[in-house]
Amino acid sequence: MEVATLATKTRKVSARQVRDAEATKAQILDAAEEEFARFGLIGARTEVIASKTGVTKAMIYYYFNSKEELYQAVLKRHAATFLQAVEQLNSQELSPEDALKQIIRAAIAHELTYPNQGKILLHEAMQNEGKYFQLTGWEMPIRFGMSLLQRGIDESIFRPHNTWLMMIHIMGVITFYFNAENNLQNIAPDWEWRSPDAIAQLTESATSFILAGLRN
Amino acid sequence: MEVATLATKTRKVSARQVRDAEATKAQILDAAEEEFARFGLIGARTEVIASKTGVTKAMIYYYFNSKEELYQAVLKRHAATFLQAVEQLNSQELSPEDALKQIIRAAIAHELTYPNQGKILLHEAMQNEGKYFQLTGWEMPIRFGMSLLQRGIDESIFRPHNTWLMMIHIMGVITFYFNAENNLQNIAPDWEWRSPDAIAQLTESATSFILAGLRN
DNA sequence: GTCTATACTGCGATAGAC
DNA sequence: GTCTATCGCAGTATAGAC
Repeated sequence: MEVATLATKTRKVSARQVRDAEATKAQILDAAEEEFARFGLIGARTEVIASKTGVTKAMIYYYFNSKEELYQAVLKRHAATFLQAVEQLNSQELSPEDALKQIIRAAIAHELTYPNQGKILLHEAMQNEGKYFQLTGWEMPIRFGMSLLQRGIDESIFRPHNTWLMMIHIMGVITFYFNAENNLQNIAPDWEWRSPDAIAQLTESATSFILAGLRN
Repeated sequence: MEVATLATKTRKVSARQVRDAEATKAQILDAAEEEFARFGLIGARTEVIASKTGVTKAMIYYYFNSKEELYQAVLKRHAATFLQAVEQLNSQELSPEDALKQIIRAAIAHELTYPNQGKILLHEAMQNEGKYFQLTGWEMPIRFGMSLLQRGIDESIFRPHNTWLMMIHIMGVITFYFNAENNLQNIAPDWEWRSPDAIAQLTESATSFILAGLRN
């Protein structure tokens, strides 16, 4: 079939949207990410994902075979991005303190760029028992953070501590703000959670709190 | 009807379990708490709640009218307990540092006694947009914590900071350990999350981290 | 590659017997 | 107060036309 004929045919079928396959796949993943972030694997509805996307439910099954495989694809999606950001810092030979500051900044930036990933991860823990956690690519950055803490202890910059628990504390400080937002806005209705000013204050507050908690 | 006759009848109807109404209600609430903690309002299944309870689905509607009202009842259930624990501390005229130490201990104890409440709260934030947050009774303890931080600042025991953000940091430190457990056990399979030893280490680690992060 | 139509199951909620 | 039976809709997934 000639190209011209195909293009004509594409236009003719008005009700049927013919599109780039990769674009459709990405759209489904975008919508799925939002839906899984809110409801988790079990609570999410394929119908809602489809209607947000603009294509039909059948497309989800055409590209991803099942709701569960779609979920896995979403978990894998940005697996490498945060690790890359962290690894770039590693190559800069920063002091443990400065490296940690940069990691906190990068983690908050990551939450803002991918506001769904953290919530999906929590749903994965709470409702899916962490079954697919490994797909998310978070193990390496966490290990990296622990080794950074250890280096700080060895250099007597950080006081001695259990790096495993400390890493959990630090992750809690950074993520709770974003995950509990909808509850806490009931208490502080005027706080603008995502405004640049609020984020700047959060970054400053979290950084000074964490570093003060670590220093020798 | 005489008591004896009633008792006999109770035993005779073998397939039909005749029980104390309050006990049945409490059983439903127990099962519902677990189910909502795992799946949230939308993901939870009344069928599962019923089968865990040992009574039938119809009982849920008899006592609670709807899934949503059952959910609200669960949210309200232990609303006052943590506040009471905190208020007891208030009456002891402790220093801000000691009071905070005791609150951290109380919060961790609360997580262990009611392991579902924290997760329900997070689901409430993430999937229900905090619609029923007020029912949980957490506003007062949070406000109390903030005033304690302010007192510490005024007495120059704590360094100056935004008490709202600091309170969020502290809650993050305490809750993340429990909420992310199922993900993190993939990284540290040998860590025994709920063992007395692990909880003791968590308490010590969180306390020293938080206080070091606050001190002037 | 995308759509419509539909099979089939799960689930919230109710009616009515005991 | 508890059960059985069932209604009606919502949800996952598939078949088949285009």
